Amino acid sequence: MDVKTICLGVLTLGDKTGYEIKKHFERAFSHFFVAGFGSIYPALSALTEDGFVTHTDVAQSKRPHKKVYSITAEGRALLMEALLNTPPRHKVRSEFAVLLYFAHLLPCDRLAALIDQRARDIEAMLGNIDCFERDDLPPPSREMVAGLGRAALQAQLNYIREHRDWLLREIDRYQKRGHGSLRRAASGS
Amino acid sequence: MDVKTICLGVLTLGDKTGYEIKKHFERAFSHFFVAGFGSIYPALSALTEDGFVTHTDVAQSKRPHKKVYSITAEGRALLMEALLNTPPRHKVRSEFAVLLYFAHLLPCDRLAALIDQRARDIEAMLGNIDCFERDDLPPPSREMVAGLGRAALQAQLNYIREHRDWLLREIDRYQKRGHGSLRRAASGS
DNA sequence: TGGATTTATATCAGTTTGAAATATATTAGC
DNA sequence: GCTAATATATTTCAAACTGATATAAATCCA
Repeated sequence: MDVKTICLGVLTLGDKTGYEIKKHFERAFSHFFVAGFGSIYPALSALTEDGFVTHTDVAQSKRPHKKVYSITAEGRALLMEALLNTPPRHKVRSEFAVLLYFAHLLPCDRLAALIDQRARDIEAMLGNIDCFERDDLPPPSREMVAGLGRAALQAQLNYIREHRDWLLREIDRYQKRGHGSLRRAASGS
Repeated sequence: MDVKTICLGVLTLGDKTGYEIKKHFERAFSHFFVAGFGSIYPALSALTEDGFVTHTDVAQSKRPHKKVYSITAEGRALLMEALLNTPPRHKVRSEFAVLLYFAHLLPCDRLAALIDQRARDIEAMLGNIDCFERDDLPPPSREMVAGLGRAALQAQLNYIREHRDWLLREIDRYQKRGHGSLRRAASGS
């Protein structure tokens, strides 16, 4: 599934500009799917070219001009086909986890800073998940996606809080036993 | 952080072929970072070209030839720089969550199949997380990464199990009230 | 007044994806 | 003993995505 499909999906909820689609992404499922302008705008251009969406240019007096996109019948058909055939994949790319994995190579204060930063990021996401003022659809699926996100994030936050000090202590001990850390790295092989 | 950095990190744990690096990824943190051959092999080529790793060609009698990579002192320095400067980001791209978000457009049996598939996938990952037979490093960081993964996955699995039937019932009701579903989509606007 | 944020779109080099192609060896089941 | 599947091992590449930068005006806040 690419960004095109998701743009089509969001447009079934009402006509929107590329900017509004991005905002919708952020509000509704930034914790599950990220897409930037760099993928949304080209996706909308391609969809327009193939007749899956149309747009009207709106020149606003007191704002930059904008293009309001609508999904077409062909677009709906394409969306349905994608929704019926996309396998339910789920991919994580966590540079935080990688840093944690190599924690024994890091100074303890850096490690602590990383963990605390990650905790703050999770807290921020938890605070942002779908306080949704129903646009026009209030389907239960929204609640499920929000709940699933909350569950995953809360579990990570709890785990981090419960193991932070333990990890720092253990890493410190590990490094003092002579393993890893910058010392060894700086000394060549 | 790119795949190059992570290859360097894995090579601090011992010399490895590209294939072995991929295996290590899968065992140690497939739930947190995915990288395919298509990114690992080019990364190793680029690292070789810049002197951050070296490799010896090993022609095996009963196997395809292989290249065993080692990290150099310059590579270690580059890794340290990256570990010290990479922000602890964490990104999810869940096509499952997107499908769930548009659940009201799907037939109920498709929705049930998606949920059940996702539950099986999570179970499989939980079964695979780092049953690590310590290569040579047994640092506590490994345990932390594994535990964090387990916590996140288990929370999602529980949530899915607890809400599966509720969602299917609610979506069915929602569609019968005349909203969404294929009917509406097929009828044009 | 003036800096930060919001609305709005475009662009693009660099990176990653994901699948296919290539080859051989081993294991498992029949 | 045969055959299919799996494991070892690398390469390639078009299509997609990332993340940063550029542009420009309006509004919010101090």
